[in-house]
Amino acid sequence: MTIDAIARTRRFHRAVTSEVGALDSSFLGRGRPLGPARVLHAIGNGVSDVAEIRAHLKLDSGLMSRLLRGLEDEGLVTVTASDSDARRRQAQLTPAGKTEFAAYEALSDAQAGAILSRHPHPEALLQAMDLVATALGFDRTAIQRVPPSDPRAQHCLATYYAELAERFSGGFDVNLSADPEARDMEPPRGAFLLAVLDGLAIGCAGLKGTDKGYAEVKRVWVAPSARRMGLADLLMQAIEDEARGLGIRTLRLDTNSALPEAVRFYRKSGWREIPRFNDDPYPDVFFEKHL
Amino acid sequence: MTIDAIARTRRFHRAVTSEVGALDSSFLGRGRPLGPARVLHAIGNGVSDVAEIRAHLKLDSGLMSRLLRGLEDEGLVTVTASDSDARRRQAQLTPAGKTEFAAYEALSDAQAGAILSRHPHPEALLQAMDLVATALGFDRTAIQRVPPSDPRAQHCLATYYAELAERFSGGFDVNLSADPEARDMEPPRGAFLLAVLDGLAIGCAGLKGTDKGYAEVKRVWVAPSARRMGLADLLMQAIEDEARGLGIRTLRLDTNSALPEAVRFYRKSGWREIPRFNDDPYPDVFFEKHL
DNA sequence: TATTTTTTCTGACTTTTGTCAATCAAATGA
DNA sequence: TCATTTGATTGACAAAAGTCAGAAAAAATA
Repeated sequence: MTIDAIARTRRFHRAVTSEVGALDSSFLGRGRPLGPARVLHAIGNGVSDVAEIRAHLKLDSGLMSRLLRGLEDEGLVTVTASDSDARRRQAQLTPAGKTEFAAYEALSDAQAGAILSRHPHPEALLQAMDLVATALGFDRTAIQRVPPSDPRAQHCLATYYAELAERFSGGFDVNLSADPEARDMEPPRGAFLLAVLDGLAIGCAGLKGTDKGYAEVKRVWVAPSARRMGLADLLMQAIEDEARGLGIRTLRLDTNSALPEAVRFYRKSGWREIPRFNDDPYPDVFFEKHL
Repeated sequence: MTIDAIARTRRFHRAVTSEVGALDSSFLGRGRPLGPARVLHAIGNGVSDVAEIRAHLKLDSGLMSRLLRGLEDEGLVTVTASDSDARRRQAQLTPAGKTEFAAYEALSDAQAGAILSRHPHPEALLQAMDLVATALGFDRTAIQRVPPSDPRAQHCLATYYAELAERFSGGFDVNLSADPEARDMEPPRGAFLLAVLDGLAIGCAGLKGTDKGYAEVKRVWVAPSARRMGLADLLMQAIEDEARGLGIRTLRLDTNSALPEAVRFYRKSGWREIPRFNDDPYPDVFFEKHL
């Protein structure tokens, strides 16, 4: 690693450290130390299991217990025994707790808004922040099966289509393409997979069942901030696992030579180029893979 | 500000917060609380004036005094009275302090290296980190006069030339251009200005004195991470101030239509297009401004 | 059923960080 | 020169955060 790269990384670190400190001080403004505020924040975000909060915030069990009781005394949370295991305890916000949580959320939102609004070109800043956030947390990426109607899936697809429209010289209209019926991408005929990192979908891939003796891989997309990280490999691996689970033995896909990185990716991932197998107007490169 | 933009910013914030926490924990591994470690770090970075450290770390004077004495007792720093004002005190590292400081530096470097090395495309990550760091700290940008031989100035110029070589269809060779003698860009004939943020030069501009009744503005460059922030305005304002200070009444500059954003910038900054005034092979657009 | 393990709670600490007022020495300004 | 201001130190606290061992209750296991 070059000296310059390290220095730039550390400069970045200094910059965000002072930003983090600024948010912490604004939290202090609500008259509560950071400890209880962090616990309240975790509960508000849906982490109700006390042991889970403890693991997440790396707190000693004694300290956790006291912080929780403090919040109970303030009337912000109630703690009840878990149904399945009466030793474990579940914390939830009272109405007053929800109000207080909302106030912290407003502070966070205000800070985020302030960062963005003092930048003359927020979209560039957002893209840079996405890239950094994805790089730092990439190991936590989870691949999950969702219905194609999931709003996050729809968001991925919309972004994907917009990108195709930009890269194809004649634009792209999804209605001219063979738009798969949603149920072809759901079990038992197929599947739709989402790569999710910290609540944000950073990639997707669809497996579309057909009656022609093969299934099609469709809508493979990776967010710009997550490219070159090997996410496409993860997604395709998961798609192949799904296909095997559904008893599918042959996969086909089509793509376009205007997307050379995609063509290159399939070539080196064990796909074999085959002749055109549909009359879709957009693709001009066709692949097949036997599982 | 859209909901989505706020959510992305907060996701970024969460990602870097855990990274910051990881570095703090690694600092704790040296058996010293964060307070003294931060003071040691500040002194090691050349902030020797105690009042300055105090302001920088936002510490109470009593706490600061105790932290310093703790470091003195450990034999890591010595504190002496300032020459100019015997009330103020200067802290410096002992040899043992330098060793300890180096250990902290190694931890920081290791963490920075780890972030970079687990990314398959570090340069993209670095550029994103630069953009974020510049956006967060832009207000702290300082414009300072340096000799053109300053290594930071040389670094800016090298990057500038590389960029020109990429954008000019026939490439760019600075030796074919009228390479100004260094002394033409130093007082009393001219000046060379650097925009510096957190130790990194993010832009430059040169004022080159001539004997022809005008001075030339040369080498106006803004780092990609700082573009669209209005830095060129700041630099040009500073250049004009320098020129006025040197008794210069007329400024000229040349640029190239392959740099449309530069041409646009000068047009809207009160520069008037004039006919070619030199035989430099690269420029094809010429401007003049009276102060 | 008896024993062990897990989860939380409590009491009794310590360490770290932050605050405030009093004091002292040096510098500043009238 | 003498009062005032400034920068650092000190004592006396207080709040916040972290640690640890024991106890109680529930669950898991033998």
